[in-house]
Amino acid sequence: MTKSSRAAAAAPAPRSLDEVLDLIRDRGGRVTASRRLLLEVLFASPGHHSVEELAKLVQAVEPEVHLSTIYRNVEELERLGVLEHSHLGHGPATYHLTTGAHTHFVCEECGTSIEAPDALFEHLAAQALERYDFAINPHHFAIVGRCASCR
Amino acid sequence: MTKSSRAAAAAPAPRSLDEVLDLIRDRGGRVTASRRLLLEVLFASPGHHSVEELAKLVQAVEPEVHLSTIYRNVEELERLGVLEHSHLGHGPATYHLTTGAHTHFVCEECGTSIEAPDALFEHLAAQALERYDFAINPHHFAIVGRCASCR
DNA sequence: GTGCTTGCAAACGTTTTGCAGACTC
DNA sequence: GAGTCTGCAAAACGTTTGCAAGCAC
Repeated sequence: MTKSSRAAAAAPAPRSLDEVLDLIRDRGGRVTASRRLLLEVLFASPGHHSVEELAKLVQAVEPEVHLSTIYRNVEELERLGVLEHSHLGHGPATYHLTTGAHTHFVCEECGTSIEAPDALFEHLAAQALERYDFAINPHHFAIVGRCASCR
Repeated sequence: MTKSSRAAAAAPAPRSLDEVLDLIRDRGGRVTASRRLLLEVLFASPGHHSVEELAKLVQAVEPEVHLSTIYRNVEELERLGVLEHSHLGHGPATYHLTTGAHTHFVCEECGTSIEAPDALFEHLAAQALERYDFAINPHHFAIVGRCASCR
């Protein structure tokens, strides 16, 4: 698979917290306490988190921060290319830093999620493009199946 | 994490309306007006439909049928292997008859959905199994990307 | 008659929105 | 001071559930 041609901005690589804050200021946004805190949490535990989980982490430090604020910030950060969300199954979407695109294999039995590099999808991507004129971007939805221990 | 007790059953091939009615009776279910009507609708327009769409189609004939009845019947029919649902993007799940398994390519721009045969995924499936010990079942979630006209 | 199925209403979990006040720049 | 961002409450959305009445067998 080629470049992850995601929506808008030619997705810049991952970055540091400070770089993100600059990015926010650059496009006219304000660096507020809850925004900075959310980013600290994200950089501190860069896995997949639902909005609810992120809220819990943020609220452990600053209980005042409201769930809807997390939703709005997460949306904003996604617009900036800092975050991505994926649907790893039923239930809430999960957000993660855009560090090296990867796809998720999620076990439909136990929910375990395995990350796989884009390279694995090169063949499928080529075929999809050739035969269906379709440019895949598998990051957004997980590929479901069964993991080794559930078979 | 919701327990997806579904699956298991070595999904029998598609069938006629009457076969499905027999199947329902076989396992002790009753053939009711709304159930038969839902099946008629499904066999008459065998595409992908959200529950809401199915309800509209059913209610065009029998307005009394309640949305929750469709939900319950669709769930039951999935248990019987007659239907499958997939998540083609954000928004509601879509149901379709289990006619020959296929995977969906969904354009994240215009929402168009393209059906692709399983054969296309053989290579990926083999790789996933070999390298990650993961048995993929891509039918449940769509592969997103951009279609020809949106690029 | 038994017990599966229905309509209804109400609740659910996730996400979005309108608003007045608070804050960043 | 202008304009962005926040907390809150409420609603929107798709889906599930408890219940009493209704229907298939």
